[in-house]
Amino acid sequence: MSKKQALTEFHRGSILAAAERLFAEKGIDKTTMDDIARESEYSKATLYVYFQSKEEIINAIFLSGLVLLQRKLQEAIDTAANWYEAYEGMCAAVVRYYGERPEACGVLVNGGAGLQEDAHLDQEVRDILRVRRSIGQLLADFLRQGAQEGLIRLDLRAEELVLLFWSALEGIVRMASQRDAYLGQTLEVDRDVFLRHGCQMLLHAITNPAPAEEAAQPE
Amino acid sequence: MSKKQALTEFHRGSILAAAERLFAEKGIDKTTMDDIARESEYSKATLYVYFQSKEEIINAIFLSGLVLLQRKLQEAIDTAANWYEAYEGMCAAVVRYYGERPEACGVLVNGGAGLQEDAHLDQEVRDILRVRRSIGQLLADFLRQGAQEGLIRLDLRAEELVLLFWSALEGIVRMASQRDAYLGQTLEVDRDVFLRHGCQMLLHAITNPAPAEEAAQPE
Amino acid sequence: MSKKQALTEFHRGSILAAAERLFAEKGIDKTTMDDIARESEYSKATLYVYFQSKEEIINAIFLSGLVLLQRKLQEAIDTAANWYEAYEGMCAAVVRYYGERPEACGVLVNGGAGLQEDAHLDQEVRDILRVRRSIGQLLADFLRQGAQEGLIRLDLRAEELVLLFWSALEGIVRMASQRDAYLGQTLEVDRDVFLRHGCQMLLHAITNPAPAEEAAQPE
Amino acid sequence: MSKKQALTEFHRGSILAAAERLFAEKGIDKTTMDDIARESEYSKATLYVYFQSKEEIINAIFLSGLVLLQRKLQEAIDTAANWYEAYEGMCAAVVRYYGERPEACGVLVNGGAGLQEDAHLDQEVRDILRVRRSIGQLLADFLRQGAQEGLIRLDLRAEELVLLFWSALEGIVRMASQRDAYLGQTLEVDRDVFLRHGCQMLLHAITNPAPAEEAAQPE
DNA sequence: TATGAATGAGGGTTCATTCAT
DNA sequence: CATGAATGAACCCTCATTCAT
Repeated sequence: MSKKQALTEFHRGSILAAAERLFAEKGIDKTTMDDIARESEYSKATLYVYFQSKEEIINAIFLSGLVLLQRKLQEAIDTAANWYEAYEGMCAAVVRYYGERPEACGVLVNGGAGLQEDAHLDQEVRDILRVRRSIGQLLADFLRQGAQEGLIRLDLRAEELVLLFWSALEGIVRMASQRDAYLGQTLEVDRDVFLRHGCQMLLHAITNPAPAEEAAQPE
Repeated sequence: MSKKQALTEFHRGSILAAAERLFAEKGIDKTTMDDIARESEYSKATLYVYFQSKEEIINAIFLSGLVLLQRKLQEAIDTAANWYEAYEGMCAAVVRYYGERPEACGVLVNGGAGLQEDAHLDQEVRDILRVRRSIGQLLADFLRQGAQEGLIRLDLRAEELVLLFWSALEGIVRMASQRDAYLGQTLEVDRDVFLRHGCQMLLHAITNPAPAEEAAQPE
Repeated sequence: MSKKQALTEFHRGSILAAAERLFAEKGIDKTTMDDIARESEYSKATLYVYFQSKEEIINAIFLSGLVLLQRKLQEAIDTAANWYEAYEGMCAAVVRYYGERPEACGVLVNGGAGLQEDAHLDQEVRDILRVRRSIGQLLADFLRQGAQEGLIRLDLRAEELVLLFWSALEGIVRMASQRDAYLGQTLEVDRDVFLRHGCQMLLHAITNPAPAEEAAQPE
Repeated sequence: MSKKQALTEFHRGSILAAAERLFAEKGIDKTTMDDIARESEYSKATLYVYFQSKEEIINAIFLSGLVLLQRKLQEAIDTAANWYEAYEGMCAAVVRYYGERPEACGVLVNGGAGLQEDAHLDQEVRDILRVRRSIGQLLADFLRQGAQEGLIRLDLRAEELVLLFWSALEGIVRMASQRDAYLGQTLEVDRDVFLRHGCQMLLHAITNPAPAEEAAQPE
């Protein structure tokens, strides 16, 4: 019984992985169910055995990605020695996350493919929204913590700052994904370096310009 | 001859205006050529007299938008009394620009609908890239100017910082567009206020934390 | 302008004619849009230029058929010398009508493909229902006329009797259509003769068994 | 061996019962094999152990229904005190039969889903046809009996009259099923009353208008 | 025997694009 | 030049049926 569930989960996973690859490569809209079927090496009809619709596949990807991201963020916080280290870790998590899932850019921003249309959002969408809220909380708490330690200038409500910070970071990561070539050729900057610079820049955006402690800042 | 060209330009403009309205309203992908024909009050076939494809319409809109944005940015620089004022003006221009063209989000980032696919980019795409480069130059110069005045911390190459700054700003504006409802209801923050906060935050990200001059900062 | 309309009407007619042929041959459900496209010698996409959906094609056929039937019934009444002759003419009209449109069997019965589902019936469906009501009125008046002349035994409300009579007749015609072979081979009765017998039988079902006037009955 | 057969029969029965429920509820075409599997609590594949195809299920239902109907009709004849009572009983049986199996409407008319297409009808279809013939015989005999008693006007061959009568009745029952709402709301007639009226009307259609004996007619 | 799993073959519908006039 | 008309190519989704276990 558990074996069956495991198998089902395996197939769902294979399909999602294939879809994710294609979404990353060609974008969600331009990826067809036929594409996913071909890439996952199932028949198109089989896709519909494991998912009710393309929408469900999209949402499942968003959801699992979000859950993973949440875990990574929590881990970064838990394992870090201090606030700055945690900040670094979290940024790294986000960067890696979006690097692998460029199509997910915007989930935090628009809430799972603009689903607000339907008054009665289905369970999956509700889950997405819930996890997103949860991540927002996590980040807000993190910022408050930084503020308490006197590191962060919190002249706005933490929730608002989270949104600002997050969207800015997302913008940067998106740029890094989409203009990889430009970065390398024209700017002669490695993608990873570019992103590290971005995280540093955003750190400046929120840190208290406390002259003395500046030295403590990593790198 | 010149008259004919003018007429052609007029028709192209009408079509682009209609398309722009629709793109802003429903998004690019969900806007059909039928929609554009109806809105522009031309026949669908006529659209193909003035544009070779839907793609060309999209690119033309991106291009004209970019040109307009460039002008606005230049104006902001030219009319501002000092660097900070120029910064404010430029941010306002960007915000207004994206507010009216939510679909344009990403042009600066991905270069006209991800056209890198084709090895032989057509003229229009080349134009887009050129203007984009030009805007990048404008901003880089602006940052260098700020650095010379001692206002900006320029620990990266100006071109790279431009990219970082710009993508962050774009991310914020995008967020503001797409989660308007959330901002209002949950965060109780007006869109415009949110964006002003964003611009301020990004200003902190790049300014030199020069204690004495902080007072000179607007607002 | 009128020419254009005429042409449109022509194409719609061609498509409807093709659809009608196929519906009669294979039934509505088993007729695909591809079939209709092939039979009408238009491309499948062209079908959607002239009709919004398969449903609209079905309804258009029902509606035009019903309108035609109504006209034929009215003609039968208008041109008949007396009630019995009118009865004969009307039966003949119905028989011919269903003979050519076996798929229409049941329109009067179930109201255009069971459309009651949608609360907001569209114009076409409303038209169907209106014409159907109108035909019902026509028949009810006809029965009342027969009753006034002392020919018809009207021990029920005319409207109810209409429904009974009509559905019985429809049943008979349907049978005649579907078991053509059986009629000919086993029963050795021609379809037309069978139907004439049916109409006579139903006439007995509603006529007053007035002994004296029986002779006046046709045939 | 016999035990195994009994078991097989049991399973077939369960499946047929489930299918019948669904056919009555949603119609044959809109009932999927998945539906039947769910309702019968077998797996979909098991359905194919007991039936070769959906078609076979449909035919089995038609056949069993027809057999049942035959028995009911025979009972009505056997238990009735006189011809009129038998007529009443038979009508009631038919009405009840179709009321519970709206999907069966037409079996007698079109012979098991229009199977004449295949030159080599399979056993099941042959059975259906046989029972149908048998029922036809039953009814023809019944009519002849009525004629002998001087009640029925038999100016046609009994077999033809059976077909006429039967198809008319079927048409009425079908109407009653499909326009239940209309009957109640517009006509303010109960379904059962409507059907009783229908049976009476059809009785007039075939009875001899013998003035004196009219009083003997039930109700 | 019983079934979970898989699928081929369509179903209706959409849309960017072409072409004769 | 402007357009009405037509369409090929997809798109998402469904379902009766098969097959390995």
